[in-house]
Parts: sequence; C-alpha cells; structure tokens
Amino acid sequence: MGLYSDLREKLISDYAKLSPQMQKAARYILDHPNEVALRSMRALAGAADVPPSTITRLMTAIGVETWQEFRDHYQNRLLDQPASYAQRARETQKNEQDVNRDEHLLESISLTEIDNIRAAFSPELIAKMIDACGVIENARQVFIVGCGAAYPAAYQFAYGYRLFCDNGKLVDGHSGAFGDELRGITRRDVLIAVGAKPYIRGTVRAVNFARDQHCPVIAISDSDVSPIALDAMIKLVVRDHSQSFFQSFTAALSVMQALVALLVARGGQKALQRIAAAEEQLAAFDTYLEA
Amino acid sequence: MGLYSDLREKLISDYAKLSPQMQKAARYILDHPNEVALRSMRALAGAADVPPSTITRLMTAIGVETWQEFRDHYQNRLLDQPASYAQRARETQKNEQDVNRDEHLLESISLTEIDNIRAAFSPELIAKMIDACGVIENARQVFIVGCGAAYPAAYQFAYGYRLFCDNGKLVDGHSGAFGDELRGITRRDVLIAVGAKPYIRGTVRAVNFARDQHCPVIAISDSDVSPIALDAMIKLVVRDHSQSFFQSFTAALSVMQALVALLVARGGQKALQRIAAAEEQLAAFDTYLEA
DNA sequence: GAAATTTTGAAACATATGTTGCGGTTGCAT
DNA sequence: ATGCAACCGCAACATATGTTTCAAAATTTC
Repeated sequence: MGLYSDLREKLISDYAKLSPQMQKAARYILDHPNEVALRSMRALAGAADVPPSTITRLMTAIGVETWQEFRDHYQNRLLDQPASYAQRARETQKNEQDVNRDEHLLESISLTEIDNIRAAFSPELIAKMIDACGVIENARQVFIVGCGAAYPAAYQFAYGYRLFCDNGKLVDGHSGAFGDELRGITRRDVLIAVGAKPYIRGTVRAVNFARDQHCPVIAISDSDVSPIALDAMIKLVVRDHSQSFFQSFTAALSVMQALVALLVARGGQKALQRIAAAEEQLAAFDTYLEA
Repeated sequence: MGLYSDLREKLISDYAKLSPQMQKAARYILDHPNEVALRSMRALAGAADVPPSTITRLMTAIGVETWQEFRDHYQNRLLDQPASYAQRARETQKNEQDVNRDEHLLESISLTEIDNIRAAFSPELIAKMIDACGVIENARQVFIVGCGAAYPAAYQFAYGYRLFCDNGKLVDGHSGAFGDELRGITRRDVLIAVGAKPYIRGTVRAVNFARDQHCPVIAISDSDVSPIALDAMIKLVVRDHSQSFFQSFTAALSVMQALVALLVARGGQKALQRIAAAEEQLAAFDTYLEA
C-alpha cells in the first residue's frame, strides 16, 4: 500500500525514468487497466509483448513489493468503478436543472452520438456502403469533396484512401475554384460528396458539375433530397443530430472510415502491401516518432 | 457456452437439484459474484468453506465444461457494465470467412465505434472535458494542432470554435514550419493537441515547444503516456479501436465537437449572438445555398 | 576504443492452481 | 442388517504462475 491513491499516477509520473521495455509494459498497463485486474501476469506480459521478468522489474521500479499488491489495487479500482457509474447516473438524473448542467449536456451528447452511429450502420446503409465500394473499385479516378464542417469527413477518407490507392483526389477548393480540380471528370470516374445543411454552394456546384458530365456520385448527406444527394447514384443518408445547433459529423466520419476499411478488406493482400509500402515511405521521410 | 446469457439464472434454477455441499458453493457464488471474477477457484472454495473439488463438480452439474469458462462469464459481467459491445464486436469479428464477410465487418465496425464513443464519455472523461473548457475560456489564444489522420478532429474544433470566438488558431503546418505559427505562445495561452500512434513528429514538436514556453496543453490522445499527452495539463485519452489497422478517430472527433458544444452552452447568449453574426456573414458571402 | 554499467530475455525455481482418482462416509430401500 | 448408490474430502497430478538468477547484449562512460 503506497502513498498513492491510484498507482496509475505513480506509473505516469515515473514513466520517463523507466527503461524502454518497462515503458512498453507500463504503457500497456495504462492503456488496459482492466487486464491487470483480470488476467494473469504472464498473460499480461504476453499481451504487452514483453517477457514476464519485465513486469516484475517494473514492480520494484515503481516501489511495489509484489505483483499481487499491484493487482489488488486494480481489482479494487474495477470494483469501485461501476459504483461511481451508477451513482453518477442517479445524481444527474435527480437534479436536472443544476450545477451538473455540463455533465448532463455531455452525457446527452454521448447518447445522441451513439444513436447517430447506430443509425448509420443499419442494414440498409450497410448494403449501400457495400454498393459504394463496388463503384469506387471500378472508378478510374475518385474525387472527394466536402466543405466547411464536412471537410473533416472528406479529408479522412482521402487520407486513408491515399495509402493504398493513388487515384484519389481531394477537391478542397483551396487552390481556387472547384472547376480546375474537377476538370476531366467523366462517367468512368466517381465523385464522393459530403455535406449537410446548410449546403455550401461549392459542394453543390461540384455535384452538379459531376452530374452534367455523367459522373456517378456517392453522396454522404443528411437527406435523400438534399441538393447533394438528390441525383446521386448512391445515397448514404446519415443522421447528424446534435445537442448544439452545429450538426454532428461523427456518423459521417465513421462511415468514411468504414468505407476505407471495407475497401482495404476487399483489396486483400495487395492493398495491405501497398499500405505497408506507404508507411515505410512515411517512416523514411522521418514523419513519425521512433517506433 | 450455454443457452443462458447469464449463468446466474442457471445456477438459481438448478439450485434445488444440487447436493448440499454444492448448494453451499452455489449460494456463496450467487452472493459474491465478483469474487468469481477476481479470485482463484481455490480461494473461492476456501471462502465458501468447501473443498475445491466441490466447485469442479458444481461446474459439471450445471453443464459448464471448465472453471475458466465459468470465470470468463463473470469477468465479462464485471466489464460489461461500462462497455457491453466489446465482446460482441469480437464475436462478429470471428466468423469472417463467410459470404456476408462485408456485412459482418461493417457491423463489427459499428459496435467498435459505439464502444469508442461510450468510453470517451465516461464520467472521468466528462469531468476532464469540463476542466478543459475552463482552461480554454481563460486562455488568451487557443492553438489547435493535429497532423495526418488527426487533422480532421483538429479542424473540426477550429471550424466550430471560430464561429463564436476569434482567438483560435489552427496550426496545420501547411504554411511551412510549426514554429512560425506558434511564435509568441505563452503561459496565458493554451494548445490543444490531437494525435495517436504513430505519433507524427510535427505534432510532438509543437507540444514540446508549448511546454517549453510554459503553455498549458490539452491533449487528445490514445494513451496517458503518449508523447503528446505525457506532460499535458489535461489528458483526454480516447479509445481508437478499429477493425482495420487505421486507428479510428471517431471518438476524438466526437470529443472535439462536444468541447465546442460545451463552450457554446457555457458562453450563453453572447456566444449565440456571435454565431448568428458569423452565419449572417457567411450568408452575405453567398457561401450557402439559400433555404 | 575499451571498460563499466545498465538493460534484457531465457531458463530455473518454488509455489499456486484446476482437475482427477480413490477410498471412506452417509442416507436409503430392501 | 445389508447392499447400493450418491456424496464427500483428501491427496496426487499436471500445468500455470510469480519470481529469481544469470549470461548475453546494449548502452554509457571514460
């Protein structure tokens, strides 16, 4: 029983002083506290990819006599947690218009976001996402457009897609007009457009332009009849409910991520190899911090 | 793996049919379910005042192959209070070699994403978010940095924040080095940094620079000891679990949105007015399509 | 560049754990 | 009483677990 109410803090404050392998172990423990409570030391060591002795050494390094003592702390933490959970739920339910106004808002946001995600992965939407993948795989070039609050979702897709395909192009309008970037778009290409109310003129224009060139459009939008989705080949209508009056783009982002994941999964070994190559290249450019 | 979602019911329904000693064991288990999850079988037997063999016999009596299986159920029960989806996600991930491979993947992604969001709005994180808002409100200038896959989350915050505060600055490194954009950062400012493994050098440098200038840092990251969060004043550790090997930034984005929403809510009427003005200005610029 | 120091992983060790087999006991019907 | 079946606990077993030891490797220091 140390001076620290929670050994996590000790682990964090001493982290810099630890040897590399111990850091690896400490990091895993910090990231997966429940495993400490439930699994054996050897199993934990295996999961953290360190030999068991490292764990023992880590114990002495942070001033804990034995693994049992360490585990007991985490078991108690696990036992106390649900209590605080339930307690808080009751608390916030009781006094609604109160000092807990902030907590209440955030919890409410959480529930709304979960609903949004859930709706985005309904069987219907899942089927459409799979269709969308088929279209993307057969496209000569993949354009992605999304402005304003929708830009993150568009960017996310473009960022992931670029790692294993080089025919993607993020149309962000940064370099002047959209027209330049969409030049040469044809029926063999595809435009992925993201946008919700209020519809930004640039996005709509891009969609209309693509339609005029008979280019199929995959729309991620808030309505089947939004100016973005109206004439789209595939309409992925995601909920954007939100407590504030900004719409939430969480579900849109999640869908974009899912599309990338699906494309990779369908791409098989080849896609994986390309990603590996891309990562290697980034490492060569010294983009990342040491392994 | 029985037909019962919870082995407790099986234990109760079969209770009358059990031999006296087994009843004693069953009774103790029913009264102390957490002990099953946390302690060893022999320890439990000792606590229940029965020999270990009685526990083993009880297992076969209720149709459970092994003690491990029994314990796993109770461990999940203990974990499933905060996060009920992780297990199901793991299950759906198992049967991949299937005709519905794509559907399964997407469903699994959905569950994982919901889990990530849920974890991001735990009571602990909620409290930290509120703290973060306090820091932001008192800051002279608010810098936001996020590179690569983390850029969308950073952008999202900057985009929303700009609508009601003009002291935000998105440090995207587009215009050359980070140093230029962070020049003049002081202890009265705040840096919001978003990033997960693999940590991009630029983000880490920005964080270190801010720390050297004694500027408080709000870190949205994947670990308490990530290079971004290690010395941060407020650490918002969000889960980034994902079915593909790209990390998911859904939770990070959601947290950023929540921060904006919370700031607006706390800003009251004044913030609303500013937003109205900003929207008006955008409308004047003809950014939006008319209603 | 060599020596000193630290760090690391494999193996060894004693103990703890889950399970099984066997003899003894109990309760019950004949 | 006696045979019979179910029940029970002890002890043995194989394996798993936490810890220590030791030599090789890596890092630092001079």
